[in-house]
Amino acid sequence: MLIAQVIVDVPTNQTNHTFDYLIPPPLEDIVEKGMRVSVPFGPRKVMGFVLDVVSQSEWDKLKDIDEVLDIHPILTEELLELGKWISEQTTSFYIQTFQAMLPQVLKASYKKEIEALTEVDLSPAFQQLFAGRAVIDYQEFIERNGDHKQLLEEVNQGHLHINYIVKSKETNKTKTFVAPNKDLLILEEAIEDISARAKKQKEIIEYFIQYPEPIEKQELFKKLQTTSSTVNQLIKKDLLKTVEKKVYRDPFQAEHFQRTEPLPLSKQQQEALDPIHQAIDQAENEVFLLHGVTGSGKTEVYLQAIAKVIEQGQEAIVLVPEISLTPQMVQRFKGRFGSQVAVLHSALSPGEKFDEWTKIHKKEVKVVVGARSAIFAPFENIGIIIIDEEHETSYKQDEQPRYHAREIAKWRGTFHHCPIVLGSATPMLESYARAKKGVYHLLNMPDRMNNTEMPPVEVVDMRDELHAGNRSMFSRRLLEAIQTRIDRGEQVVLFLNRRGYSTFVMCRECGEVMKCPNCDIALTYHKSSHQLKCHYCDYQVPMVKECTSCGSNTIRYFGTGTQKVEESLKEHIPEATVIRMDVDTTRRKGSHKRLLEQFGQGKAQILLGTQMIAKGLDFANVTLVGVLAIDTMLHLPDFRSSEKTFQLLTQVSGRAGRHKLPGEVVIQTYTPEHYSIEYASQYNYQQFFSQEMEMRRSFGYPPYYYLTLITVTHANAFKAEEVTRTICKLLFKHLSPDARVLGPTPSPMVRINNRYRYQCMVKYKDEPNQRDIIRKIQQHYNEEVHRDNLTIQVDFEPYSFM
DNA sequence: AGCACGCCGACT
DNA sequence: GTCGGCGTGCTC
Repeated sequence: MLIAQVIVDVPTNQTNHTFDYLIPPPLEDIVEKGMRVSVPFGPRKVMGFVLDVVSQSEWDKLKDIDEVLDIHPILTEELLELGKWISEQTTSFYIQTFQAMLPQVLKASYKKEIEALTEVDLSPAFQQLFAGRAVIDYQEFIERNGDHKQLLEEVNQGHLHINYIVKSKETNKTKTFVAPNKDLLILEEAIEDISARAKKQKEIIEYFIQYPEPIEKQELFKKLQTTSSTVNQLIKKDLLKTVEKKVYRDPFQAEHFQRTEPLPLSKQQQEALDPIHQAIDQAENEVFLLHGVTGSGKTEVYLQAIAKVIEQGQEAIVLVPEISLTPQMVQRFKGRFGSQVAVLHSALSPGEKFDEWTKIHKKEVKVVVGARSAIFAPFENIGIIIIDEEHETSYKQDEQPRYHAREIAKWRGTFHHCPIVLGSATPMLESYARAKKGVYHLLNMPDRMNNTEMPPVEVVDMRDELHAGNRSMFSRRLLEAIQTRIDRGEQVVLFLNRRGYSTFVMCRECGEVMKCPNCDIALTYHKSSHQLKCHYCDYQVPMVKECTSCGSNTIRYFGTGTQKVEESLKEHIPEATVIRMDVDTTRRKGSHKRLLEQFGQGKAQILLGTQMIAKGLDFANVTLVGVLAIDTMLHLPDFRSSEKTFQLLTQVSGRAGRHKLPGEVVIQTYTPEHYSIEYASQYNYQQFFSQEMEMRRSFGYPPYYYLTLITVTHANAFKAEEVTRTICKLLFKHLSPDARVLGPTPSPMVRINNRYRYQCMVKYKDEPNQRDIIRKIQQHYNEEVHRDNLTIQVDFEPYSFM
């Protein structure tokens, strides 16, 4: 008898191991590693992943697998191995990791129903509830206030039975096709019988005699200028039939991708591509860091590397930050490789994601372009993995399992013996340091295509503006520059990293700042809805007219949000049309794309936006980029804030003057002397790198030290702090003396959603036992986590410190 | 996570 | 004496 080792869909410490199940004879040839099954677990049924099939078990009373949920394994053996590794690296539950590798719709959904085994013996109450039906939803029983005790009694007496149903949520989209239901000869005869008045019916039959293949219903209607009533007549006569056929939801259906051919490479592109091609040829597991300035033509290098991989019959994964998975980017890959490309990103509906994933699973595509989770594409013969904008923090997942796509890429690269390419204009310090040490193979592309220069950057000191009596958010220099572009019919991109109208609202009388009652954070004013919103929880209230503290009506807005800038622009330059892009205006599906298209067609002169416009945009007519207030970013409580500022400024500057027209960049700041602003304005990555490395060394941050961040949350502040203190002590005691344990410290956001947050930070060089110690600490608090709603988050190599 | 089992207080 | 409250522990 064969035995399946199964990880069940119960994310707890006590169930974080495999459970053994017998494979009943009818399923013997079906069950395979990597499949999802439904298994009895205690009194109920749950979904589980088969990790292995073995012939022996240490347990004696094994239950049978209930049902198989997949025809083919949905996780390859490689992904099963990888999943185990990630779970151990991130101290996550196995089940969480496997779920993270798959599209949402492959998660199980659970249902309970009550079945009546008898009609006559049932108590009157239940007879009434069932009302003649054999089965009712458990949910219905609850909603009608069913008596739980009576239910159990009936179950014990054998009158009722509770069914636990495990289902996969995926659905296949089908379309209705119409096809002939009879031999063509019979159809020809049938035409004679059709009434002479039924001209359309005859036409349809004649069509099918000529083209007997099934045709989609809607298409048939269009082709023959008819409707379902006519077709239905023929179906009634048994001459035609309908067939349901599975179709892929195609998110790019309406788009035509202009086929592109490989472009001739510049010298520096060729020099970057050669070693990559060589690594592909020789199946070398090498990590390349492609350091290319914005506009240096990195994408063309990727495309030609992929072309070679496809030529060799292998597959390619391309990761792109979520935010820059723009239509322009998709266009380039689809244009070169056509239907061999699957695209995975968050703007797709769950069904569309599943369909794109299915194409990969069925090996119908050779290339996947996607955000973070596309790193788990179930390919089996990977020839290259490319991570574009490798410094982007969105490659780190901010929930369990807290993996970094770069590390997963390296693991898979080792498995498949294939090269990894990390591309960026502003590599992460850690990556560049590795490249300098020779751990990564550094490839440089210092020049822009067509020898265009990076646009000159002017840094405007906003303190001077204030002294000169300019209290607006635009410096005189920037306004003048915008005006010039508008007059010349050119376009402007304005960047601001704050959405909403104002960052906070304060009473001038007493200084009270309107705060979220759950989060200890200032509320943001949204003018369009006239609401105060918390960006950390869902709290929102109508804008207050009087101070909640002193009752005065001297409420003032401080700071600047995108909405406010938009309004102010209209005052200063009324003739300009503005397109605003932030989370609020791009929430609806497709709006992101639509707004960019409008801007591309010149329907507006100014594009104003947050982070999302910093990357990947390429509009020939944009000759001015303005950065309104970079200081908020510079002063975030994050040791990477300088690096992030430098990266962002470089990124944004790259949006200007990419083509024939020369560009210009204006950065407004209150701290023009800061090195990240100074070096960004000079496009001097090397100098920034050295100075930032010096800072990291002296403060003991990556890449000199590794970090682990433990965040404890609890409804009670004292409790949260006390647990954190104990954890710090335990870590200090068990880690090596070289490790530095900092804390307990209140998190930069002490309270979110009425829960207090305290942190412990570990800085270390080498702590092989660290994960074991942390696992033990987690187990120690297991009960309290369970009982007392305590949470302990562990983040290895964190990217966010909030 | 669910669900059963079991041990204590307030009731017909 | 019983009903039902929730704390505790298990699920192959």
